[in-house]
Amino acid sequence: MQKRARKPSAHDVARLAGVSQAAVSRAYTKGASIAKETRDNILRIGKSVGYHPNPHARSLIKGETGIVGTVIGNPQNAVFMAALGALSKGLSKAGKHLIVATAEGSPTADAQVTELLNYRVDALLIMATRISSKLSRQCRAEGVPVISLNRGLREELPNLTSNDREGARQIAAHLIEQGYSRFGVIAGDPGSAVSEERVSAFTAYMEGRGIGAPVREVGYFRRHETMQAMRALLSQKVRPDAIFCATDYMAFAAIEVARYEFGLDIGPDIGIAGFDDIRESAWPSFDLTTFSLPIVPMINKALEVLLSKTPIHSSFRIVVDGEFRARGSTIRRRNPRSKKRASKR
Amino acid sequence: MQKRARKPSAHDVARLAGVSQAAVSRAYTKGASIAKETRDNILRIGKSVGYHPNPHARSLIKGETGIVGTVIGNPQNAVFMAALGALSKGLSKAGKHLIVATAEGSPTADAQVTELLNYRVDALLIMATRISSKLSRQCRAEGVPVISLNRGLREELPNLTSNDREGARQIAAHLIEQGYSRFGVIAGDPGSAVSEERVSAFTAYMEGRGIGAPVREVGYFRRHETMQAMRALLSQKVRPDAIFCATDYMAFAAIEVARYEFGLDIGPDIGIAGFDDIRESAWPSFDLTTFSLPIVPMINKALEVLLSKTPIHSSFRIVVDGEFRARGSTIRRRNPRSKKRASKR
DNA sequence: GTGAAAGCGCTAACAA
DNA sequence: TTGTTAGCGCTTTCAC
Repeated sequence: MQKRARKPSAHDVARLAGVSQAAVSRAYTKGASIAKETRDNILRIGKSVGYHPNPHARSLIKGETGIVGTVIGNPQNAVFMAALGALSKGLSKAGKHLIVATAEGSPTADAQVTELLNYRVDALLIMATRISSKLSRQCRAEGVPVISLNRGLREELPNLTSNDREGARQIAAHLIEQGYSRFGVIAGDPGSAVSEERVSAFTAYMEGRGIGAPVREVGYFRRHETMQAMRALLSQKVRPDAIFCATDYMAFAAIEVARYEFGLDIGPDIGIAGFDDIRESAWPSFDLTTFSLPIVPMINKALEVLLSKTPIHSSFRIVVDGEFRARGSTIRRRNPRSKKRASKR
Repeated sequence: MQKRARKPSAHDVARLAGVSQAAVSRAYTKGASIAKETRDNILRIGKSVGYHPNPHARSLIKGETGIVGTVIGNPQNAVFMAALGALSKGLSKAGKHLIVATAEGSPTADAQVTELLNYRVDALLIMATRISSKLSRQCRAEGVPVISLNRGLREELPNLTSNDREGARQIAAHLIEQGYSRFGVIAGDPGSAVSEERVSAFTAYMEGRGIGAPVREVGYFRRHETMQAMRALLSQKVRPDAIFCATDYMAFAAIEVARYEFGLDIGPDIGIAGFDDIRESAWPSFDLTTFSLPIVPMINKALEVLLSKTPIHSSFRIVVDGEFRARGSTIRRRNPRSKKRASKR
């Protein structure tokens, strides 16, 4: 059985090319002081034997590994799959690599971040979860830039967010304008900054307009719990006629409960809005009014900052704007094209 | 502005502990020959200064990096998000790291695999895309185990598949049993092994039962194209009454075209089945009959093999069984609970 | 422009 | 059990 054939080293190439090993290093170092023909010759020979500099040896000297670590709280979250694509593409374009860790289940990403720090990543991106401020301080001490996505503007950590509060307000305004009058909200996890920003901005807007605070239920970002919450809302003596859900994924659950369990016509009978604008939201099954989370621009912005190697102060804040998307799930007049209900009842 | 504070090295710890640097190395090496109290003392001091062995230095010597690379063809594919979670969890449990690359757009993962090989990954897992057999040979020559997921049983590459052909047959049998009689299929990408296995097994089964080959359209795994394909199928003079789609994701598109554009009642009017059993398939909006792709067991099996460091022969084959899931989308009798259509027309 | 030599942080013989 | 020594494969002075 064939053992792993050692990859050729710079030494091997040097011998073949009749130069010193240092020359080989220079040949592969952009901007190094080396004669063009020496370099060309070395590169030619290197290529012929399949030589590539060992990045780990290089990282020992340079003190940087070319690896960016990311930890994703919930890999099932559709938003972060789009994020992952953008991340991996952006990094490979920059000649960097992406190490992915998931923190499903655990409340913080501390274990994963510690692990990545020990692995000497050059930078960290935290998505859909949080890290302790102690760990955040450690990162800064070690000179490893960290950015958290959407941790809320109040936290004392470098933060890249979308304008969720504004989005929630636009959704609220739209619902009022459509003539809905009795509002409910289904929050995500009460401990989640994302959920709280969205829900509190929605609530505040309603209160600011002299409308009482919407009835609040909690869905914990989970489907089952959201369905329970929706059932509770729809079973009240005075039933809400418009529901705002902290995420699109939750809104789908709400829509299905309303439609299939309560026989309601989404839009005319009850308005339902979400947040994120994931792929499925535009599908006719949901046709969901929502506010787009600009995840790809956010990732690109994050990469730009992380790769610039400028130290990131804890007061670092960037806001990327999403966009309001009005769709059928909050349109009051009956849609003439709808074939869902032939009779009025 | 604070520069990156150099992480403490084994040397630093050695000096503080009054031992040789090699002793520090031994203290952190499981099973090394070292006195318990020496080790304890070193570990205590190491911990106090935040020492962790540099894995890149270690990898230089050991010749292995502890990194497993994966390349995902289509990061939007819900199946592979579940896969990613399982992968990352399994690897971190084994003390390994996961580098993720995406090959969206390009037909093969060759560029990404080359990149990962240069990065000295210990093993490779290829999902939802393919690599050239030349590159596969190179991996074997370099002693890097590679497993491709679902590349079809015919290919001469190490391969871990689900029993898709059997699944397609079970779906076909079920449709016949339900009384459907005019069949259509919507294939994924004609160049995709996954799609071809599923579709050809379905077709073969129908032909074997004396029913003609189903009408075939192609949806390229994409929503828009699948909708077009479905429109074409439903616009035929003799309309099919049951459609098999290569994936659940495509089946959703088919369902929505049938329901919202043609006003059909899914199940009674037209049977629609998919393949994969992703999360959304169980939702009432789709309630899709399908065959589960056992992606998590597949990942675990793949990890088991990849981490065992046994050379993987090109004839390597493992099949993990999925399960048939009958749901409402292929149930002929009208569902009494359905509130979708009050009138018959 | 090029080679010799030192050293990045670690592990693995080899002595002691 | 421990320290000493020699590298792993590379980059980076420092001479020439």
